[in-house]
Amino acid sequence: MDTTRLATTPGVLDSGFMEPGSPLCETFRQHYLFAALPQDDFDGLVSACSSKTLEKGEVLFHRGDPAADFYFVDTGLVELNLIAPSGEKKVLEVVGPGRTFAEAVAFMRERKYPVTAEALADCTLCQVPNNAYLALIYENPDACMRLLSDVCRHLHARVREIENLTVANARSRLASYLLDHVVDTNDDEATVRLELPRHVIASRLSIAPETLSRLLRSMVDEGILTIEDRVIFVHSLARLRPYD
Amino acid sequence: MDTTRLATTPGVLDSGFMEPGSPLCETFRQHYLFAALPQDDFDGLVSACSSKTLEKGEVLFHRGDPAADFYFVDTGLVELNLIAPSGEKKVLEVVGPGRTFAEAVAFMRERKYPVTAEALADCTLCQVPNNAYLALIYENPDACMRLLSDVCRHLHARVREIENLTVANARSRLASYLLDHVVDTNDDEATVRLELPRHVIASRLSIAPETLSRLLRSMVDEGILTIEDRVIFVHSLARLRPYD
DNA sequence: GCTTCTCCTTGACCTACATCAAGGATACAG
DNA sequence: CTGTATCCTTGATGTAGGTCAAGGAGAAGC
Repeated sequence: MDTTRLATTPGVLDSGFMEPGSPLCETFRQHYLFAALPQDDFDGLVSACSSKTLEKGEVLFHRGDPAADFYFVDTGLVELNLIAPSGEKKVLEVVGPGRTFAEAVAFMRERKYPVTAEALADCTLCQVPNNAYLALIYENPDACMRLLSDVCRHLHARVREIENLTVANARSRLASYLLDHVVDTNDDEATVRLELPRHVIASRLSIAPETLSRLLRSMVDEGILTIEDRVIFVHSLARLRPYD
Repeated sequence: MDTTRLATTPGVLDSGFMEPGSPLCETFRQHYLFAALPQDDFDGLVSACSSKTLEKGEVLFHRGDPAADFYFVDTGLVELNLIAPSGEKKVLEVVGPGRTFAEAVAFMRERKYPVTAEALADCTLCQVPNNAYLALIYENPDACMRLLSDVCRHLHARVREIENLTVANARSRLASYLLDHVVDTNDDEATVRLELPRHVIASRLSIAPETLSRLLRSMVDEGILTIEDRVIFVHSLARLRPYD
């Protein structure tokens, strides 16, 4: 499974996949949650980490599983979702390269993942043991503040999501989503790239895929945008925004 | 406004409302967020706090206001809500005596309240300056861990709320709410007290008041429960739970 | 006693969105 | 070239829950 281990330098155990100076180690180092750590502590943490690869469709952990680690995404996409007893699935968030997920779980009384994590594409992840990180945080007020700020950011994002679900309708949610994924803009026009399959976006927005399709269609009919596969050209941000 | 100030002992300035040994001071001391603080730090914090009273219907802060303080509820009820441009209101949470609110705001990059706080009844609050608390947290790993855990608890609650809104329907949400507010239970029966006006509960559940009324009615018709004003007798938890 | 609140219920109606079912379109395997 | 995936669109139809409008019941004020 862990073919990268073959590159391990002698004497370095689990962290062979993340040799000092490697690109992975650099992006890891610069992540918000680790940037405030002294070099020694960081090195210690790295040696406690291990690599993890996932194939598309593979589940990393299920909701309710005991949570001993959190993760940093090197490559690929990980979907965090909720699955109802009825089988319905709601995509909470999709996490891409350079970001971490499940870091907040370490601090809950019940150390269980509250969501399921599933690979949307082949992934390489860095697995960080909660306890190793927690020990550093305990000694490191600056890093601790950053973690607090990180968790609060998540919290705020969830509040905004609740707001979207309750006071906005499907069309507004789609408009917000499009505005959040603008890759290029000038004046009243913009280009949006949909990085995810439609059905994932639909679930993210809590609508049926059919509804997503119809909403996009109606926006095209109204001349607000044109669609070319996964790229959307917004012709009038002004007419898209009101729904936001 | 601040009549309690009259009781201030000479030499103690803002914290006169919370004299050492007073019941308020005791409950405050025992709160999750403060229990881990050394006595000196706690005393310092108390002297930085001030009291605040609100009349029913009064707004403490609006969403978007700059946030310099968080609050501890001594008496009364505070509603945290989101208000849409359209005027629609969604009640996120109702906070009662012995609990704090807005403590997570101190750690967001934009130090603005993400919600509006409104008194549902006459209230007495203790206002805690973010900076004073933050300084203590910085020196106090144990207290910091508690704050982290507190914020993560909030985060988890919001995730569960999103789940309720997306994978559950109105009836399930009501069932969960009732099960969460059981005051007394034996075997398959239970008593539930609705502490809030119906329209507040409806908003909390993201349904129209009319729908709440109809759902309760249909549960009565099905023999699952009987209603006497604000007290609900559940005759069959077994038949209520499936919706949960 | 009436008036006027507020709070809740009930009925009639409506609509946003889901569900069900049936095709395209594109890509890959054989 | 043909089968069979996956992914998306489109149409027909259904329904949960919202909206509008009209009371009823209790509390508070005059």
